[in-house]
Amino acid sequence: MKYSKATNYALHTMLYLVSAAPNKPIGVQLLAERQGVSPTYLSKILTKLVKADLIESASGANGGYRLKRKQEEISFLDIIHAIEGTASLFDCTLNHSSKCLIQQEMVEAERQMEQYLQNKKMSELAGKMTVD
Amino acid sequence: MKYSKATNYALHTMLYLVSAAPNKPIGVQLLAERQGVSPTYLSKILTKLVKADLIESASGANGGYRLKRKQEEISFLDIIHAIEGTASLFDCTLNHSSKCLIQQEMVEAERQMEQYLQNKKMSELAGKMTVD
DNA sequence: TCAATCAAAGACTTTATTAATCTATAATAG
DNA sequence: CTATTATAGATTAATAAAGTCTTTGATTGA
Repeated sequence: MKYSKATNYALHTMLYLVSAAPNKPIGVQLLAERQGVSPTYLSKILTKLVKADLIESASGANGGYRLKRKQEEISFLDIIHAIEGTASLFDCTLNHSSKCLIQQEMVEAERQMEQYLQNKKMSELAGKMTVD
Repeated sequence: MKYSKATNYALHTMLYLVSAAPNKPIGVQLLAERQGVSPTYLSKILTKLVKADLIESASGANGGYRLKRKQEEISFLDIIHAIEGTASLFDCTLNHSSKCLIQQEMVEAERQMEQYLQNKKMSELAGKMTVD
């Protein structure tokens, strides 16, 4: 079990947008270059962030992406959910008689992790930033 | 990102072994049947649990698997690590100048989940069990 | 209006991982 | 010695992740 690379790209892009000037949009070209990934691929990832209402996009010359919410209103979990989806990490596919005890514990464990990620906002990292 | 089915089979098998008589080994045949999975496949999974010292195996007639440790000394995390490995869920593959802040937070979040799973012992579930 | 610029979308390919099977080998009880 | 049971390795099949290519649509500015 691993987080996808797409999640890594999304998190880094968001962190970059947070640290950038908030008014001028930044093109995928530049964002992709910084991370060593192809623009078309990153573009697909960013579209998910747009649909999740974390960033907004502008077409045409001088277009690009910029934050849609305030730094302190964007959590790690928001970004991760936008990319990975919100389904539970664990599904018991067996058909038991009763509700699966194992499933219940696994879900609760996951909740612990998500709680941490939800409390971790972009604003918190922005301060600690150096170059990237 | 999903836990593998193998992890589900491993957890259920362990829970069954916990609830079974501790002295007579149980064959993979029976264990596999209960979960609707092929014996050879389950066997591979159980071999990992053997190598992790959670259960022990006996070949030959009347052989099979049984717990190697006490219920209260086997955690969810032990089982999960045996199957999924112990590598971090998140790897930042970008080559930054500095240590990756994102990585640090992701690792900490994971630690929250693992802490819960480590404290959750087989003995705790054994009491709540009904049929499976 | 036209050309340049940029995002969105869909089809497609490649690669990696997970899930599962098959077959052969080794150990052990009776 | 034979039936039973675990272990190991090779192999295949299925699914998911990663990435490319090409077309379409929106927007700006000359």
